[in-house]
This record gives sequence, C-alpha cells and structure tokens, in this order.
Amino acid sequence: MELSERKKQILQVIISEYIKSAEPVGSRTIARRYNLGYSPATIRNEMSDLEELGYLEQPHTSSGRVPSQKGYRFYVDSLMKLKNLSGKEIKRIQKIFDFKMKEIDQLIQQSAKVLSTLTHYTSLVLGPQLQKSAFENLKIFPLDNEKALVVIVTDTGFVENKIIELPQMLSTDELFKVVEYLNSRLRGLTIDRLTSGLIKDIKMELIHQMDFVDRYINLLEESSLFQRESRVYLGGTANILNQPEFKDVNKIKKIFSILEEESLLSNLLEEALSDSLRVVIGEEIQIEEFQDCSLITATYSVGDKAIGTIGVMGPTRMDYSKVITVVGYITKQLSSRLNEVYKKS
Amino acid sequence: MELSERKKQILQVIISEYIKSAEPVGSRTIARRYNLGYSPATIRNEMSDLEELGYLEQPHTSSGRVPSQKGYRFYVDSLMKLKNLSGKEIKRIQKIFDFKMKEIDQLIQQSAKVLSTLTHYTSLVLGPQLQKSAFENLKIFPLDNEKALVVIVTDTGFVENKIIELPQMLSTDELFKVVEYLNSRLRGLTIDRLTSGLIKDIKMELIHQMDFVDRYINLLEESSLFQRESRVYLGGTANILNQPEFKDVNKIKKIFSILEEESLLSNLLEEALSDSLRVVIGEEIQIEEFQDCSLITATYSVGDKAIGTIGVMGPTRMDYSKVITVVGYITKQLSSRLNEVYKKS
DNA sequence: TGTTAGCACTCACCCCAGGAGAGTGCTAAA
DNA sequence: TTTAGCACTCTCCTGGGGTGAGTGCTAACA
Repeated sequence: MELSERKKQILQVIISEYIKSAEPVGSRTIARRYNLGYSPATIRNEMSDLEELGYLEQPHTSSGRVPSQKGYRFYVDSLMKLKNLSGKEIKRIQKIFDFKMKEIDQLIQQSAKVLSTLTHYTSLVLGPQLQKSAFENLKIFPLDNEKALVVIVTDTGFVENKIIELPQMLSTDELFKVVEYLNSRLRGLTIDRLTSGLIKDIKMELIHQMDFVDRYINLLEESSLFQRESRVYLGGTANILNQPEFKDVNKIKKIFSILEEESLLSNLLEEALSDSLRVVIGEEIQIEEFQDCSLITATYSVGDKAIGTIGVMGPTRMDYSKVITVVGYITKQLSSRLNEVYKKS
Repeated sequence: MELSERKKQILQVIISEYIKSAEPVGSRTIARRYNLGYSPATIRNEMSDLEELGYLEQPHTSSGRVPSQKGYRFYVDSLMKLKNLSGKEIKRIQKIFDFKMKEIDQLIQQSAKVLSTLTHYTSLVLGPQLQKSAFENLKIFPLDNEKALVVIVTDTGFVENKIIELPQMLSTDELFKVVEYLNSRLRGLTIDRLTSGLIKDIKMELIHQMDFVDRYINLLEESSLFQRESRVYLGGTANILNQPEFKDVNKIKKIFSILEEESLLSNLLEEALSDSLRVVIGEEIQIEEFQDCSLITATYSVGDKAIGTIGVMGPTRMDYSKVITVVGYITKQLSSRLNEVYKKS
C-alpha cells in the first residue's frame, strides 16, 4: 500500500526531528515547530496510522513516536534528500590528498580520521584488498646470505613486499631460476586463488623440475605474503560516547568489544565490497551488539575493481543524508587519487 | 619519618582491600576481614595517623579511607609483594611465541592482546623504534622504470623498506654510484641523527661530486623512510569500561579521546624507554585526563638497546603487583625472542 | 467526511523527606 | 596503650507527590 502524500510528509518530519533531538517526537511538537498546516490532532491521527503500518513505534503509551527500522528504511530509500557539502567540509577532505608522496596506508588512515570528525560518528575503513587483484610479477632480492626481500606487483599496480629467510644452499643463479619459474606459473592468477594447496602443488613441480630445489623451498608458504590480513582503520571511536542512546555503560561495552575484533569488522566491510553504496540499518546488521546502530559503506576502487571499503557507524538515529554525502565524496576522491598513482595502463 | 611496622601492615591491608573492592575501606571491615589482632578502634587511630601523613584520603567525613597517590607510591615501592604467574598464564604468553615465522609486528600486536586479557586493563605497546639503531646498509632495487624499492638495514638487524618514485634520467649504473656514496656517508649514524638538514647537506655534496645528479634527488627526503611514525598498538580498550571508577560516561570520553591520539601515546611510551620498568601513578602522568589512571611500562630490547615499550594502563586502583609481573615476563620473552631472530653478531 | 478542540488519562522525570547502614571521632574505662 | 561505647555524619535507597509532555477518544465543526 502506497502512503498518502501527507503521511509521507509527516513521517519525514518526524524522522528528521528525531534524528536531531533523539527524543520521542509528539504531535504538538511537530505542529508547533513545522508549519505543515495541520493541527496536532490531525497529526496524531496520522501518526497512529503510521504506527499501525509499522513505520513508527511508541516506547510506551503516552509518549511520542520513534521511527522503527522499517521507518528508517523507507526514509533512506524514498524520503531523504541528500545534503550538499559545505565549502569548509570539502576543503577538509581535499587536504588529505594534498601531499604528493603519501603512502596509501596513511591516505586511508587520514580518511578514516576526517570521516569521523566530519560526521561525528565512528568511521571504519578497510585497507586495499589485494585478494581480487591479479598477480603480475614476483621478484626476489637477496639482502645477505640469510635474508631476501620478496616483492610482488599486482595488475592494479600495488607493490607488496616481505622479508623471508633464505635457504642457505641456493646460489643466486638457482634462486633466479626459481623466481622465473614462479613468475611463469603464477602470472594472471588473482591472489585469492593462491591457496596453500596450489602453492604446495607448485612446490612439488619445482622439486621435480629443478634438482637443486629441496624441501626447504617454503618461501611462499611460510611467508604469509598473500594472506596479509586486511587492516581495518578506525576513527572517532570516542564519538560513540556522545550519542545519547549510548549513555549506558553496558551498551558501550558491547559495542567496543565488537570494535576490537578486527576480523569481524573486516568481514563486515569485505561483504560491503559488492555494492558501491550500502546502508545497513539496525537489525539488518547481523551482529547482535549492533542492533541499535546503522552502518553506511561505500567502496573505493582502482580501475573498475572495488578494492576497499569506507564506512561510518552510528546509532540508527544517525544523520543518513549527511553521512551518505560525505562517504560518497571521500570514496570518489580516494578512487580518483588511487587511479592517478596506480594502474597507469 | 619512618612508618611503624603496624602502620605499614595496616596501610598494606587497606590498599589491597581497596584494590579488590574499589570501595572506601573502614576500620571495622579490616578488623573483621583480616585477623590482625587489633580492634577497629585501634585501626581507626592508625588510619587517622596515616591520613595525617598523607597516605590515605577520606572522600568525606564518616566514610572509609582511600589510598592517596602518595599511599600508592609507598605501596608500590615498599609494601607490595610480587605475585607469581600461574601455569595457565605462562602458557598463554608462551603461545604468542610458538610460531616461528611470525612478523615482528604481529608478535607485538599479539603481546598487546594477551597483555590486556591477562590483566583486564588496557595495554599499550610501542613498536620497535628504529631511531636509536645505527644505519648499516642501504640498497636500492629498481622495480621498473618509475619505481624502486629502497631497503635499509640497521645494526640491530631490522630491515625497513619503502617504494619510491625514481627520477627518470638516472641510469642503473649512476643509481648504484649514488647508493654507494650514500652508504659510505651514512654508515654508523644512528637514524635519529639523519635530520632533514643532514640529508640536504648530503644532497648538495652529491650534486657537486657527480655531475649527472641534479635536483631531483629527493629520494630520501621525500620518502619519509626514516620518519615512519612509530605505531602504538592498543589492546583491551573496552576493559576500561569494567572499572567501577569509570562508570561515568564523561570520564570515559576523556580517556578514549586521549587513547585516540596516537602521537601523544607514542611520546608517553618513548619517554618510558629510559627505564626498564616504570610505574607512573595518577598525577605523575602529565596528562590531565589520566589523573585517575596509572601506567606501568617495561621495555624490550635487542642486544642491550631498549627499542620498544610495553605498557598497561588502568585505574590508580590497579593491581600493581599482578601487572608488574605480567609486563615483566612478557618483555623478557619478547626480548629474548627478538635477540634470537635479529642481531646475530 | 475529514478536521479540530477539549478532556481525561498515562507515564517519565524531578524533588524531597525519611530511614537504614557504614563509618568516624571522641571519651572514658580496662 | 588499647578497647568499648556512643553520638554524629554522610551516602544511598525508597516512596510519594507534583509537573509536563503526550496520547486516545469523543463530540463539534466546516
């Protein structure tokens, strides 16, 4: 059933008001504060209908109404108007990208920080995922007799490197043969397909084909070069404490204990890689402790591959339109910057 | 003035009790719970003396006593008995060091985690500081026409690396000449003496001595290889919320906002590098927001150089003896492990 | 028929008073 | 010097009354 224009209008006003005040909103407040031209009584009737339809909830009889999850969903999907960024905000974001020689990790960490200060919520940023990139080139540089530097270049232009222990008995010549072989064998594979099974296979092939290679070739397996767990950067975790819905220490405790579980967060953000913008409201997040929270995520990419996620977590009562604009703008900037630096094909 | 044995005994009991209960402790409680052989009235008199001497405080007349900062200090320096670790705890710590091929960053991150779960407080760990290490060797490996990998080896055996943009006009031969020169010039210097001034000097020398070098040699300056800000790893930040003294959201907010300032924390931990064990109580920490907190730190080292700090932050009412034992044990383990891997001189 | 005014009712919140409990300081006796 | 007794203090808890915001319902109005 389609909502009448007036119901939509009232619902929108209620949700905006609640987002601002965090207090249940009553009919009188709306009639007074917004000049809609209806009396409190009329609004009361409409609110009653909206509650029946599941868009609003009443904490207890004789208190104002609060948006339900369904209400927020409808608001986000149909009612909300996106805000524009102020010049100040735009400048603030641009500043991240001002310096030329920044490392990508720093870029991302700063994005997280700015994101949280602009929105006043907590930001979560997933660093670039190499998993979906394709292997392009592997090099080994011996440092001394015991150590060597392994460098991997992906088709998205990322360079990953790691120090490994070198088996003593390999000569430089032999080492380069191994590298050459590995290159020919791996090129073009996406990194998440480099399972330990595949690496074991390759190891066997190596041992058969080159008689100087023995069981010590654990080079790639042991060095967890490919499995570098993707870091999650947090910003503004303290902002949670400003939200009136989290003035209860127990609620805070729950949320913080989840925020400490990096693997859980990175899963959450990895899932979000599939949509360029995603808004997950309340119980739609599958984590029990986050029932009172919403998560807005957007992806940044190199070429047309989404390789990382930027997100903002706040109470379900969060300022969706503001956050969506900010998150969208930052990801766009970040993507275009990454495309400048990497992927010059 | 030296305290009488009985005063010491009573002070110790009061502090232990307060550490456990977080409630002001009264004379009756002590007489009942500990069989010291004195009546409440006697204890009351002694408590009154101890208050006069500044070791105890009274939140208000007619409530029990609470240790003052001076009281804690005396307790830590003279009264406290160190606890032994249980077998379970030792196992838990050993487990960090079980796997052979772990990266040092992972080792340290895990230490932070275990530290916080064993103590139930918040742990702060400062990653290895290259600043005090001496420069030993620099290498540059060209990756392609635009990028090269710079690798620096320190005398403590650490290897740091970074990707830089290469000035186009340099041939491989010329590049190696530059590297050779840099090596001869830098060897033996500790890294914190590589100021931007010195680097500028070297750049000038290079330009004069090798005519193919021009102003594009910003290699080392731009790549902030040496200034990599030292990461601070946190563990168990949510543990703060379990402490009854921090049930007030405003206090929590203050503490968390400080914990977000990585640079401030790393300063704090860098200072602590000078003592192998340090206990900073309450206002002795120079940060206003941490007045109700204490910080216990210990350093880990390679050779005899302290290169990093491990710390635990909790309320001033924290279980000092427990924390000191745990922190001490972990740093010892970490140091010996690092000495195995690095510094094979 | 939709809208509005009026009214009784509900519920959270604040404030206050009074009682219980834990602890103290002081005095006097052992 | 230690201890028992006692009056006193202060926090914390509890319950009651008042206030204010808000609702639902009914009846009147356009």
